[in-house]
Amino acid sequence: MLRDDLDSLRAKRNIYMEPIHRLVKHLERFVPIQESDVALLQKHIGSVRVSKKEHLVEPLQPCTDHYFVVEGCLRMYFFNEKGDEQTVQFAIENWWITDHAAFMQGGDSLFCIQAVEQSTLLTLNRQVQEELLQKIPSMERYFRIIYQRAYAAAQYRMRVRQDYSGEDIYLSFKKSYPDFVDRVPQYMLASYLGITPEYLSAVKKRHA
Amino acid sequence: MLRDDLDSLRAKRNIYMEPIHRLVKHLERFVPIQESDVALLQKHIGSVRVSKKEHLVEPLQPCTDHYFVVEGCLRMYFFNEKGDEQTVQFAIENWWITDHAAFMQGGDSLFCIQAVEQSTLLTLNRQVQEELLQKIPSMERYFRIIYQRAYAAAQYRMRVRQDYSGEDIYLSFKKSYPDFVDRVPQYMLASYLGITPEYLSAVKKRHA
DNA sequence: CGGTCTCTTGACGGAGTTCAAAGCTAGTGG
DNA sequence: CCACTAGCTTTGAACTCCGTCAAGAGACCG
Repeated sequence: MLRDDLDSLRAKRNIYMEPIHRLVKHLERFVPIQESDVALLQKHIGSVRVSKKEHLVEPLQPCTDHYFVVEGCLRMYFFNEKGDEQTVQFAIENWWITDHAAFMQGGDSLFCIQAVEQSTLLTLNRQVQEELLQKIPSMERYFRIIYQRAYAAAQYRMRVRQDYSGEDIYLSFKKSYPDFVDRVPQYMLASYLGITPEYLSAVKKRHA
Repeated sequence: MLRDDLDSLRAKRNIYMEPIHRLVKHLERFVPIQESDVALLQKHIGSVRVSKKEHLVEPLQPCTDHYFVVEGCLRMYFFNEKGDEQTVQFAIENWWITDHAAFMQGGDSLFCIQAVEQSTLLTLNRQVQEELLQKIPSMERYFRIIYQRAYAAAQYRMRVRQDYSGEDIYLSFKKSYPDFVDRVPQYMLASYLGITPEYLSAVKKRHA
């Protein structure tokens, strides 16, 4: 009760909760967190503000960080053989994003990670993540759950991609995330759905 | 040295290593495993032999188990709107497979899981997995790593799907897994690659 | 306002699907 | 161990969804 009041008071005064506490709140949805853990997180995790279109990762450079979106929206994309951008993932509030292959193995990234909107992020570099995993058993459990869910979502997305036409994929995406379709530029959404902006335009018109 | 000799002796005599030890060997590639842990695994994990085409999971039934392939090959698939089978994943030796969404949430599965070949499996049901995760910290770490890798692979696969034509997807898959393309029926592989068996046939002919 | 992104429109083309029928192959029972 | 059959693969012709290209209309930002 008191806690809720405090939160709403903060919200009304437009005083942001410290970014790190947004993460802690999210962690607590999955695992128990000790006070001492919070201190450790606070000590090691960096917070950063990026403006729209700013890049966090460029291709052929190492991708050493794992990003947690406190506020805003990021996307991961690459340039296909024809030179067009292809979005493979979006990340909004409370999502993690990184090029996992590069992050794990320390090699160069094949992707770009870019802010779609002005965003507030937490950055967790590989050594720090490894250290936290070792020191805090709850973190190991937390990331196990996060990756399991991410993988389940990827399985589901793969299924939708195989099952439906471009038109149906858009409609089903819109049904699942009605607000999000207007939050990002059309050409990004189109490449995420696996169709061209032109065709998405035609589909939208058909279902206006 | 002694250990290796013993292994090769077993192999020569065609005495299979106990399935559970195949798992332990795999676990040890990622995390340290105690003798006491092995006993716990042995006590809780079941082993089962399935024949070709046998189903482990049917759609609209709960999917309570996580399967580890000791020997053989499984696949996960579903029936699309037209009634055709669509393969979403294969699992060969040392791979885990399950419908993660159903496994996690306890709901009904949207997929079938079926043996492509006669196979030896370990089965880990949800309660047991949860118990092992709680009791053995190494298991929490192990599955975190496994899921992270699986997710990275899914990201990569998604990228390939967006970037390349059906023809190129087949060629790149064949390059990555030259033996596997002939290990499964063509129609399964075709649906996994996202093309029709007829078109795969044409592609293969073109590159004969 | 001007310039640069972004979105729309329409004509055309091609990669891949659909359908049907004819070859193969492998598994099964006699 | 052969013969039969069901299931798998190949072939080819017609068709369609969606990509490509180019040009114009909005929309956003300095």
